[in-house]
Amino acid sequence: MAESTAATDDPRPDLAAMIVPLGRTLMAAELPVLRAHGLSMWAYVVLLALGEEPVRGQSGLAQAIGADKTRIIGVLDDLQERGLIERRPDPRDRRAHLLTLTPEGRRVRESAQAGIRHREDRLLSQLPLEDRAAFLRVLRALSALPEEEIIGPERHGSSEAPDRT
Amino acid sequence: MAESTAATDDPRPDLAAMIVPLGRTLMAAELPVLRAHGLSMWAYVVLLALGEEPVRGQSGLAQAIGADKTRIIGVLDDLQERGLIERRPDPRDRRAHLLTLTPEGRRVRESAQAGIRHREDRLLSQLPLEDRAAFLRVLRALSALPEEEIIGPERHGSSEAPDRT
DNA sequence: TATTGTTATACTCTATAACTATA
DNA sequence: TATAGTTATAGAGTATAACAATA
Repeated sequence: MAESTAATDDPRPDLAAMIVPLGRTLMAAELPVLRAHGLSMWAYVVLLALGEEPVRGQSGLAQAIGADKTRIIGVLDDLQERGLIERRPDPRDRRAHLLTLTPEGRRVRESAQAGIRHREDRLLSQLPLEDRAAFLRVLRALSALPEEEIIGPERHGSSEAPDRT
Repeated sequence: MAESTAATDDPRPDLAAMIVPLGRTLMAAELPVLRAHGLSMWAYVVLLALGEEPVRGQSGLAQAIGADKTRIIGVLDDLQERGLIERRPDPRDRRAHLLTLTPEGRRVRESAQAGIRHREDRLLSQLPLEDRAAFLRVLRALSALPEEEIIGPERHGSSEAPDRT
């Protein structure tokens, strides 16, 4: 019982075992670019999320980028102080905040993103053309999937040896 | 000045912005399987790293899996207590430890990996066949690259606005 | 009372420094 | 003295709980 699952071809490494370290390395590669723009990783993610139209509510924004709502408060404070975003109470419900990118914020975001894109393109350019296209296609597809689709159903709850953490 | 960088086709999301969350989700998908085997993420990584032949030295092992040497001590303690690995001083230099997988350890590793592989295959099976192959090919290629290759040269040291973190 | 944002607190993960034993 | 492993400590990063303002 070694080559169990039939159709699947070869003993490849686990997906996560390849993807997680790769993601870490890509983040490390981005860091110098971000620092050159005075941005933290979270600040950059916030700038990306504040696309073209304003966002209503910090909680929503936090959730959209996979952060805790308390996590991004300092980030927003800083971005606001530096004039990259505007944060004002929504006149229709003064509890919520309306978040918008300032022109300067847009400029910084685009500049940072261009730098990052440039590095990534250099990396991708080492790949065969068709592989590159397929890779990006799959990546977009998997990124677009809702989490539950990937995490999937709890097949058997907790029937097997739940010993340690 | 919108479609600046010429040859590059479309405005794709940043690689890291797709890969990092995907990695997180894949890890979350693995967790139930690992817990069913009483394994933490690090414990599983250790079992994977202790492939067929013994490993000499915990520091080397730690470095190989991208962890601090102090990070894995508790993990090894636990695995040893449960009889999944053996840890004994190297007779030729009693400071270093010889780490080997026990038969039970191998069994657990293979069972866990099979579970993980199964979930991943289910995910990959949703992709077009050629895309899937290309995706895995690229993933393996990028994973195999040395970090420096991806992080690359510090293009311009620190010439631009190094304001905040 | 419920909700948004904020602050204060605690918890988890990880790395650094100090120690023991071998060499 | 130098190195492998261990322990104790401190530092990020993150989440939880309590609070103030608005609805």
